Amino acid sequence: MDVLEQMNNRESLTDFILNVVKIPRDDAEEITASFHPIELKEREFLLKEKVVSDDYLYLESGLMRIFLYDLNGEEITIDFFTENNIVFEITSFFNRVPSEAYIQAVTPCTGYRISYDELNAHFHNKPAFRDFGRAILVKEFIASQRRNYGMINRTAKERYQNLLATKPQIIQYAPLKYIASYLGVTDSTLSRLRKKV
Amino acid sequence: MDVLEQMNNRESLTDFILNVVKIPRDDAEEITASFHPIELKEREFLLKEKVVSDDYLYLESGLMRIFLYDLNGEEITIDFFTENNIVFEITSFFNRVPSEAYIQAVTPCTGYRISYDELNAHFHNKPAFRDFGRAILVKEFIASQRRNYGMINRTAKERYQNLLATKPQIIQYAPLKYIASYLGVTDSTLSRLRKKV
DNA sequence: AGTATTTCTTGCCTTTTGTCAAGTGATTCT
DNA sequence: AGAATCACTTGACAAAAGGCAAGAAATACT
Repeated sequence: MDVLEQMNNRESLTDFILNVVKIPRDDAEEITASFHPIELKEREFLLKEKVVSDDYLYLESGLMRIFLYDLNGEEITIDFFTENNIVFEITSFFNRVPSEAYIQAVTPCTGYRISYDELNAHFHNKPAFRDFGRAILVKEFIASQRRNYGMINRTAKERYQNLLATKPQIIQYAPLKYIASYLGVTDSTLSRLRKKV
Repeated sequence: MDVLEQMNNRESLTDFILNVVKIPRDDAEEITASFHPIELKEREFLLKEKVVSDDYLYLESGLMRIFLYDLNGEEITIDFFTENNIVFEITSFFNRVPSEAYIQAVTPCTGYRISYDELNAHFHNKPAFRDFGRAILVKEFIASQRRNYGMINRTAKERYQNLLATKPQIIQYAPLKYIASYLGVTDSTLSRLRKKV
């Protein structure tokens, strides 16, 4: 990867930042510069259970998921992350406690990461980073609430159709069982649903 | 209400802050001092649809709910707020856009509020306030995720039992129909469930 | 290429939840 | 107090979703 391509890639993060918070481009570029490139192979883990997360990741390309094991030892996919989004396990990362969840690449992924200490230092020193940090928390919080609202008071079929309409990449790249637990249905039910739709 | 009682009340907010973030007591008291007392009668609204929210509220006593109308014009209670928690509609408050939701007192409520401009000024000027602000966002974000996880992959009966175990005040004070839409079931189903449990 | 494993589909039957409608009980309003 | 409204319960039936097991299809392994 040559220098030009490297810069091109980084621009996607700068654009993402500018989209999330109204700050001067120079400030956005400074934030971008504090991230470090990272690549993940298919099925590789960004985070495992019992480890304190130290990755705040901008996912440039690829699909990831966060999952955990329920009381019956079943894998439950809690969320998917699509490209051009921030990926982190908030409890472990911000509260500095061991994770109960795994974050895994569903497809090969590329992106840029920053550690907790780095993020925190910038958060206190740079007003623009502060605004960015808060904007991301607000954005993801809202997304989580939306997801709540979209799951409750909807049938499995409606939930599936909604996912298909809003995040088709997930349907396309993730195996059925990941999607089933994410939607809160059994594999059989999801298999039947998608035949009908 | 005399001065001593006033101070006593305020102490609950200071204690709440100290519980959420590790800062010196003096800083917590300074944050507390920037809030203003507020009271709400039963069924009174803190926020209505189409208004830009300007309340970031510490709920000292009482029970509140946030709800909206779905596509069929049905009231859906999205969340309840119990005492000793922060109450706000994140989308409207932080993004300065008209609210789609209503926030209403289910029982008489008391608490302390701060406006967006006030909060924002402190967020940028006072490091302790900054940490507090972020800690609240993180805390509430985690609560939202927990709720997601607790709703999906659980039967209505399990969801009800979980609510009963974790927030009995809600079962006690909120009418059945609020709880039903919150749990994502019909009134009839909830009525049958609670007879069994 | 052939075997093993995982992933997905399908059939049969059960359980859960919803729909609609009627009825009881409680609360509010004048 | 009486009427009106609201909150909750219950019954009969329908629809949605799950459990289990068998088999087909795809993928991984050697």
